[in-house]
Amino acid sequence: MTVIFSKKCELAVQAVLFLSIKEIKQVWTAEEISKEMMVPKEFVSKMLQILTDSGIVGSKKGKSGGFFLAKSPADIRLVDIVKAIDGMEVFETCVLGFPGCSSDNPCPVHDKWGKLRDDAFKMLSEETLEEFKEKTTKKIESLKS
Amino acid sequence: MTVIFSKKCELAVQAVLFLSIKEIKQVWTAEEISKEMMVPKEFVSKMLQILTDSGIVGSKKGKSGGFFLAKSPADIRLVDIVKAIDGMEVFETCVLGFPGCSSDNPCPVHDKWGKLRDDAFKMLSEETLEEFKEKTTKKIESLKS
DNA sequence: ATGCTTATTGACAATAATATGATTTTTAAA
DNA sequence: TTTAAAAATCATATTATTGTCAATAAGCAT
Repeated sequence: MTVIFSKKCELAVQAVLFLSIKEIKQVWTAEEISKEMMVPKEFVSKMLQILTDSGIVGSKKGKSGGFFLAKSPADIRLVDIVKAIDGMEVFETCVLGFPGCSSDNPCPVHDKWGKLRDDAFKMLSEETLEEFKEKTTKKIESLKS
Repeated sequence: MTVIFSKKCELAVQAVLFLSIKEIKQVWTAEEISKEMMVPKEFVSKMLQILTDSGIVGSKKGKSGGFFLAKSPADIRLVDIVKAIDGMEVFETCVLGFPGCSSDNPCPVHDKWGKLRDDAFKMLSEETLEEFKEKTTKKIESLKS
């Protein structure tokens, strides 16, 4: 089961976090990223291509090409990645799956879930990747062992 | 994309909420429930069978048979249904998909997500279906129009 | 007892999500 | 200018989820 975000989104977040702790504009190939994140190369490049289209990541074709962050980590928030890969649906749909859930016609947990959803949105949009750098470095370091 | 819970779980919750606002021990066939919830009959009976195994719902075969709540609504919490259908994984896994996420080896949002996850768990376990009755009735009424 | 109605069970089809592979295009370096 | 490396694109395979069907077993009413 997916935990809120799709596997695609999870991988995209991981790959961007990887890029965020490297020198800006330095390029990394899909293969290098795939090795460090331990996911298939093709999956990495597919996700990074989507993020390239949405301007978060940049790419350079040909020899000595690769992917790099198109913006400073201080200008990227996790929610940008979620938006690009999964869209905002997760923040809009009824958690119990009822049709037409709204404050006029709420499901039994509508109000409480609304608050949680807002908190989740905040979590993903308040901090930038810059502020995550230290934690990100530690986490990605730990993947190697 | 699944919004936290699987479709199976969503439907199971809806079906149990349906039963919770009816007279206790009164039986409803899978077909009746499926019509009111606007989902396929077979899907309803499959989910209710799982819930029968876990003791939340009771069933009666044969003519004038059907499904009914096996306990009082005051003894059922949404989390019981989630547990029976999807399991508790959603409350245990890293939201960003990192392996081995823990307080010793946290992902960048581990602490914040942990709090949110606890709140979600509380939301599903603090109140019983008894306390939802009024809201449930309104919501299910609204599905007919 | 008989037949109808219902849950139960297991198989299976359809769809969506995930993962992989092959080909093409672009680019830089030799 | 040739070659190799890399993204980009298109196609395919695999897996998981969701939804449907058919056969069976059980129980009620007549």
